[in-house]
Amino acid sequence: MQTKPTTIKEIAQILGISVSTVSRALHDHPSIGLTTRAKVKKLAGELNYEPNQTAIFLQKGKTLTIGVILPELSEAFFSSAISAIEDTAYKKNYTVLLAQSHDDEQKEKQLVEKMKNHRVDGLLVSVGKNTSSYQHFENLKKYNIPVVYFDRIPSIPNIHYVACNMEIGTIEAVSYLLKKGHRAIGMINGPQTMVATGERKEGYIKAMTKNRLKYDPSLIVSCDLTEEGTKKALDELLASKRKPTAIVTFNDYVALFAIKHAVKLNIKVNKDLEFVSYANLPLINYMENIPAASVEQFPYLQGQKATDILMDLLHHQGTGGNEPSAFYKVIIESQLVENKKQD
Amino acid sequence: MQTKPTTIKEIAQILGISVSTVSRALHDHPSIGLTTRAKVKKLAGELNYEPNQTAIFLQKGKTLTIGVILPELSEAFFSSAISAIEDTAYKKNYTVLLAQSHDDEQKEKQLVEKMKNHRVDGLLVSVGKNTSSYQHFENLKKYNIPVVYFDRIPSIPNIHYVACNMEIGTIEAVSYLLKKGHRAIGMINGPQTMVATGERKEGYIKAMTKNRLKYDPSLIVSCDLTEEGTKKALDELLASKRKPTAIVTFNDYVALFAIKHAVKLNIKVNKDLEFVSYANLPLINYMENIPAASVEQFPYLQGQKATDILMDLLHHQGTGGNEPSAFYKVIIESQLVENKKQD
DNA sequence: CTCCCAATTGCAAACGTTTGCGTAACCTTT
DNA sequence: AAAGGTTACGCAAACGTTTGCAATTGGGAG
Repeated sequence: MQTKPTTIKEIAQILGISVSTVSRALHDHPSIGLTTRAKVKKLAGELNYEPNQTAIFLQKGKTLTIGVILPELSEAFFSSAISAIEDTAYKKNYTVLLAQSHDDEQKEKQLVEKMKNHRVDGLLVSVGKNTSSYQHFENLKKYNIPVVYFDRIPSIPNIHYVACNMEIGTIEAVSYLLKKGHRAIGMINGPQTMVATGERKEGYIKAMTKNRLKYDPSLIVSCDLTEEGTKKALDELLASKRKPTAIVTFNDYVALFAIKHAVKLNIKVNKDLEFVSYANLPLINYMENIPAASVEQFPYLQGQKATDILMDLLHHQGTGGNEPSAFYKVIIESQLVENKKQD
Repeated sequence: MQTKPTTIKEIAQILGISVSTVSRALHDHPSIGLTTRAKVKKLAGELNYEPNQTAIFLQKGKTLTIGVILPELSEAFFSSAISAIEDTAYKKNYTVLLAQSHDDEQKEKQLVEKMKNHRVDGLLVSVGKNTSSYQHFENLKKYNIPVVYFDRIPSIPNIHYVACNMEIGTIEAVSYLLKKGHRAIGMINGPQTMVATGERKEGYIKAMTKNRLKYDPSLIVSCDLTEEGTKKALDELLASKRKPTAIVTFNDYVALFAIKHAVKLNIKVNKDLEFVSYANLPLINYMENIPAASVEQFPYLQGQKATDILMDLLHHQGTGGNEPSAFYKVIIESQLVENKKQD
């Protein structure tokens, strides 16, 4: 006993009026008499009428749907971001079409096509780390589908984005350690290829020079973000002439690897060797030995802002000029957050 | 210079043929001559024609979209599951419409409405923990929208679901500890209201009786899953006459809280007091003191199975009888996984 | 040369809405 | 009482596609 959904047409027929009247009545169009309006609404309620969105989509050319493409759903950072995106979109009555690229450029391209075919009104993207060309995204401009990038943004001009600048956070992190009396501060940085690696290094150097301390290049080591690489990096740092008493790590994963290794080396974490990291993980709360502080990158906030921007774009487009006068470029300054003491 | 997407109609006009011919040509309909077929395809390629899905949706009454409603996107378990769902759906050319209920029954209801209006072909649901009525889901049957529940399933008959049975896993967990020589095994269980709490308790008791050991009720304590509650629970256990040498905890969060507390009490974790837990967290790898073993609940697998079932339902419906002859009831047995030694 | 069938193609309805425009009926004003 | 203005509603096109059926053509067979 499948119930076929009620249509506006059926209501019209039963009431002996035209579909247009029904449609207008349901939308409280002023040109419809109160009596008919009431009748229509009553019957619609009784028949449990629900407008068929797909028909409306077709008619209006809008789907009230935004697409989201990101590298990996199961990563904590992105799952936070997507949570924010969904929340924010929901408030504006938009729905989220979700897809993950698994950092595969080819799949990313296909997903863009799929999103386009689904006629999403706009797109939120965090690009895969292997993506080298952004043409597939740029193409969407022709179809008037706005794209807002977040977190992992392409290095091309004329795009909307929200991202987190690691430099300030790093300066804060280093300053925090300096204030605590550390002078030999090491850094386990990421691979040279990543933008964020550069930002962190810049921050480190700026913090040092600002405090009239000289920057010792041997205190910054790269690593490939794996556990093995982290171990090596830590060993390297501990073996340097100026053995660091504190270390800034590229992210929480690296920090935890390093801490794990340090514990094994019988180093008293956060006493003999203090750690500061970047907050990728929400689970720091559950652990015994954690970095003393973390640079927060606000995944939820990033997702939220990005969605807000997209909403803005969607509601103010078509107002005359094709080219938006300006591009949103929101930089969220990362911020040092002291982790809860575990006394 | 917005490019309006090419339509089938335009192609027809340019070629001086009818839209139906174009449509059929693009679908390789046998009744279209090869020459016209080739011409159409060529032009379609040049004009970069992409079918308008919303139109197709309307026409076919199918959207190739499945809705997913779950409590909290940012939770590790669910972000794993959604990752699986997206992967699986993608392979079948389906797209995922995502929404989170935040464990709010009211919002959950609204989301169901929204999904219905978006005309999703099917729905994947993990119900909110406060949800008491499942009528909003049941209503979908009338609209021929199949629902597959996973992980958090409602206790009503005639539904499709895939869930994880905690009993077996618990038996394994307790047996594992017994095999290691423990005799006084404590359990920090969840609140009485949850189904999973019962399953765990059952498992515990079965494991004990199977090994001809008597079950000491004072060794099972409930807790509200908060850090404070966990501390109390642990204190209670440690104060009991038969002080446990091993503890099974309700989930990883609880385990980590307990471990944190134990460390503070100068208890040598996994030596004086061994822990076994349920794997909600992927981050166990990064930590120093972790449960010796965890009962894996396979979020990815659950998501995958659930999606497979839904796909099956979608492709075999409308084949005659309305009522499916049977309901999918997939139980994934939880399984004890020994955590990597950290030597 | 006529008839029939197969191979192609076109017509038009349908999916469920929205909306510009036209048109009755009614009411007011002079 | 006629003109003008509201008020309330209907008609029909449009969104882009699919698809049952009709229509056209061609060729071969009788």
